[in-house]
Amino acid sequence: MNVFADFQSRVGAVLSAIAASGRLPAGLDLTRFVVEPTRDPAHGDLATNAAMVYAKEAKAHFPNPRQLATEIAFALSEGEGVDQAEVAGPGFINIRLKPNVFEGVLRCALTADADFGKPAQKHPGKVNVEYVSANPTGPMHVGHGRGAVFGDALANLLAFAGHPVTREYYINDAGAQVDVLARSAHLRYREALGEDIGEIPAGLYPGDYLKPVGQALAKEFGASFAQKPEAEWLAPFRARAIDAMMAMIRGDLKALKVRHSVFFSERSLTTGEYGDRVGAVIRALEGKGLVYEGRLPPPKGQLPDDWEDREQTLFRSTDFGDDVDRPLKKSDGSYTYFASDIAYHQSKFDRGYHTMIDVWGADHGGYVKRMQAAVTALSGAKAHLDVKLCQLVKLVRDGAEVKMSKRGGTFVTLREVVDETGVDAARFMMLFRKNDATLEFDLAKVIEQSKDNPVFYVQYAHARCKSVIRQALAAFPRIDLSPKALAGESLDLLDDEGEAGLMKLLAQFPRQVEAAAGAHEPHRLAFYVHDLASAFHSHWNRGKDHPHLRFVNQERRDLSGARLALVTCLGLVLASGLGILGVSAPEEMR
RNA sequence: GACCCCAUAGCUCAGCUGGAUAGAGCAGCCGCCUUCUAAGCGGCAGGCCGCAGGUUCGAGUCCUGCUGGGGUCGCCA
Repeated sequence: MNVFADFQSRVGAVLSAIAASGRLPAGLDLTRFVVEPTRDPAHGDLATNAAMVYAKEAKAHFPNPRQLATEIAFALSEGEGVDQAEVAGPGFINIRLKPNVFEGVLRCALTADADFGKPAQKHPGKVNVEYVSANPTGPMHVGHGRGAVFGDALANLLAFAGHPVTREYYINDAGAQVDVLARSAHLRYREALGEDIGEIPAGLYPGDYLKPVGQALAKEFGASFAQKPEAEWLAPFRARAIDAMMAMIRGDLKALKVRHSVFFSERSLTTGEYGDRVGAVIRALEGKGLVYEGRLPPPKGQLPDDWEDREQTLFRSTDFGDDVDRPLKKSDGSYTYFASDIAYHQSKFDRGYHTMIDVWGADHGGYVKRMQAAVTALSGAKAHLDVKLCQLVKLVRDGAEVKMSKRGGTFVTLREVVDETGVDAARFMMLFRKNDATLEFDLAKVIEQSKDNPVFYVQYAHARCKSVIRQALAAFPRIDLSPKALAGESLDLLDDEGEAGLMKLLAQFPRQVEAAAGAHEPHRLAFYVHDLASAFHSHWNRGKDHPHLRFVNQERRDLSGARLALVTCLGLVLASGLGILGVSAPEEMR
């Protein structure tokens, strides 16, 4: 039950009725106005700006917005559950609801249990969320972790909001970097065979994490490839090294509780059962007149040292708002990463996804326009790609930023950070921020188990709910505390201001889910559960000075029942919210 | 030179797709543990929302131009 959606349609119905009477134009876009919680409780429970939004269209019959607002307010005030609807300011309509509306929400929430907050009907459109897609050449770092957690939480959120969601990882196993990986592995292989390899040459991956790969290769192949030319061992070494790297990355992801349902290999685009799909997509775009042989102007300002002007195969991304056309083939005729990525997104489209979300690091910002251009082109504008860029993570230890350098040995892996902070804290902190703002990840603060730390603050609120319930069981050994039974309690006894505030906040959960899912912004849920936790802690503490406000009251079985319904619902929504974020909701904090 | 992101309290950040008097948490100051867990709560103080224009009944939010910080710019993915 979503009271905001309910009133959105009620207001819409009133507007339609006025339109039917000829005093508003037909075919109004009813998504333009909003019904939202009031900021000031004195304004009632809900407010809508509908009269102001349609002021222009209404001008002929309603010279000013307040007149339209008056008519809408009158119609709304007749509706069920409405205590009063009045016009305020320039044309707001403030609605005060009868208390039984929130009792109804609470009852619904308890009945729905873990399904509370999900929309009434599922969305038909399936969504593809691609995230992480770190190169299989080494362990993940903290920046990857942010994108991973963001994508995972976003996928959880969309699934909760009723979308069929596919969680996808694109394995970049086709470019030059995996050949470098294979050569690096070959070096470690020779090392494992007892050879002194000395310093790792520049251009190869120096990390120790390749030593076990070399040992495994030595065990499998013996010395047979030690002195052989690269052509003989490159392919098998590459395949095994990639597998080993992906196993490591999957381990890193598991440590962060990040899940994927599909791992899509870039290499399969050219070598798989469907043949050369990159070539096919280029030909398809060619057929649409979007591919040509041409020359690109050199970048202005700093010219690359090895710049040479030459003709290459280009995609007309400028037709779709990009700054310049983008190359599809390298000088040696092989495909660019962009070309592969077009084929990959073609595959998503072919698999029926018209909504695609890619989660990338900030360093890929320059690729957004061209990729969106490509998706528009290949789908004939039928598919939409939203790219969520996660800005950089600034890792702070002891008040100073940790500069990442693979060579300098100050490279901090994601796994090290997660081992230090715990999954819950790491995930929550990464989600307690907009994706497009840089994230300061202060290890000391993330680990701190105190009120400074929002993770524990929210988890404590959940644990406190459970604690109250344990107390209740001690006080009323025979009470049925299942949500469904609690829904039958006398909820009209919840007449305290703090209790009413909590119920109103709980009623916002479905709206928060809908808004966060619609905007692809999981952080909104993190802030919502934090707000909810804050309101709960606050109310709980009022029970110190005012014992009659405590949830459990031995003398009042009926009142306790109603309050336990409230606290159970709080626990339920906190658990749902934390669940979407992928953070555990503990029974107790000890 | 171009493109993308950011700029809100001393610090770290929200601000619900344009609404009413801009909000939290730290840090500072003053209070609250004989209590359903003090990992908590209440209060005080703290603001030219980077600057300048524009659109609008109404702008922290949208547009333009600046300033400052970060990211990126053919044959790396």
